[in-house]
Amino acid sequence: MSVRVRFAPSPTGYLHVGGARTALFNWLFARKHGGSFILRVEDTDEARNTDAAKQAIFDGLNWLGLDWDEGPGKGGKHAPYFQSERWGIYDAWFAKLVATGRVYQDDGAWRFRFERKPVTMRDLVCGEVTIDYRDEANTPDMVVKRTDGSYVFHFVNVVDDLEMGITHVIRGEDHLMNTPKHLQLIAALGGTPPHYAHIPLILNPDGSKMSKRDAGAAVDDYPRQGFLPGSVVNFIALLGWSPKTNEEIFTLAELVDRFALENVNRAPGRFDFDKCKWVNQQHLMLLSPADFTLAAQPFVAAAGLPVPANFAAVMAAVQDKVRLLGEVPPAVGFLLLDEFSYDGETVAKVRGNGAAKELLGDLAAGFNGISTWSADAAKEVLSATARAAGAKPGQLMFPLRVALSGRAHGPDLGDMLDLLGKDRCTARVRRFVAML
RNA sequence: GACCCGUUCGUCUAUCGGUUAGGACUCCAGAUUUUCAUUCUGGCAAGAAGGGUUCGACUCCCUUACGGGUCGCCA
Repeated sequence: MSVRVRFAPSPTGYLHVGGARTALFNWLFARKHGGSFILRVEDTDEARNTDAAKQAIFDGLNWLGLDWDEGPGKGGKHAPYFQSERWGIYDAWFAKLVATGRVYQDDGAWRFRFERKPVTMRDLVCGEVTIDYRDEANTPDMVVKRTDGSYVFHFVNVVDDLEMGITHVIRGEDHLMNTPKHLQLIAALGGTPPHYAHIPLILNPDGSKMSKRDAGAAVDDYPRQGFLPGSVVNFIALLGWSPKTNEEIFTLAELVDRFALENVNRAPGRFDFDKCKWVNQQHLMLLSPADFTLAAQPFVAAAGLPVPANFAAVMAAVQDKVRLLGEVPPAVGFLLLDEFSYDGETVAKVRGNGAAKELLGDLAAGFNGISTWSADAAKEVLSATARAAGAKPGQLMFPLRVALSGRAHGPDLGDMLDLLGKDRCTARVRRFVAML
């Protein structure tokens, strides 16, 4: 019997990292076992559902690379995959439930009568958990059909899992206490329950519950900032799951290979944005120069910067220095345009070096005299200029960096010299000298 | 409040009774880069508390504390 798992989001907002990780674990489990990953949209709450939210879910999953085998846009033998289109199915199952005598009317709504006994479940992550249903105050009979005739989550969720032949339900821990309810419903309906695995929730850095507004919460924010989908998948996989080795950087395919529900942790994890960015940097460095250039180009264009002939060389100069693609434009702006801003604090630092102005003046003259420009030739001139004034070459390098880029941090000085060329370097040093 | 799950460096984690408790992020230091960053090396930093069980406990059990979850005609 092959594995069938599902991701069943409710389209009431943007795709959340917690939801994305639930989807990821389901997807990994399906791929690992050669099973099917089903996307089912639980849009029964018409008042709160929006088309934009549905689209955000599809976009988010697509961006992350989590393709579904059955679901919206894909079809499948259990279509439709929107709960709002499955009323007939629910009516039929509800009739079945009524026939068992386990539901009764209450204020126009229908409640399911729980069996008053301890209910034990075997969770693939949490182990054996028993909830005592003799405590009626804690487990009141649940409404399955509302006064307005619509069905509540518990009922449609269970019916669809049964209908769609779901074998493993992998979901957030917030559903753990719902599971005995679902088990009782399934038993009443004469169905076979799936296996359950409840994964721990993702919290904010301060331990509070992560909401949509918190940094890192919305999946659609990641592409905007310049994360690679593989980085995000890698990072959220590590939040709550461990390969049990010291390795941390994985491709999607490697995650499929390593993933196992037994290695999912039970304690909730906190979201560490710094580490997420570090993971992205690792993935960025693994990209071929051509792929990095391709990935970075939209960010450069969006920043209004030109894309010159030596663009690939410019990208190569910063590939291993950025953590996000969004950091690329500010890092290369001075290489693509002659007009750029100078960082005040950094310029002040150069001014503090009394000899810098004169040395840079000499350097500009030296640059101008170079017949065949190259980074090495420019560095030789720099060394000679410094020594002639009784200074060390190193003392001139930082001022030169600032003269060329306006900032303290950036690519290797040699790369800058190469990329900018003789005329630009000379002109920029002269312009900077005038500023001092 | 009741019920459920959980608790190893600040954070993510390894450890399935015997380890100097390992790795990573962050931070700090040194080295390299004739420059800043990158990189490399090193360092700081942990078993919530108290009881048991055991020759021996981070690991098993109990209690307490703390954190999270659930108790809807939301999903």
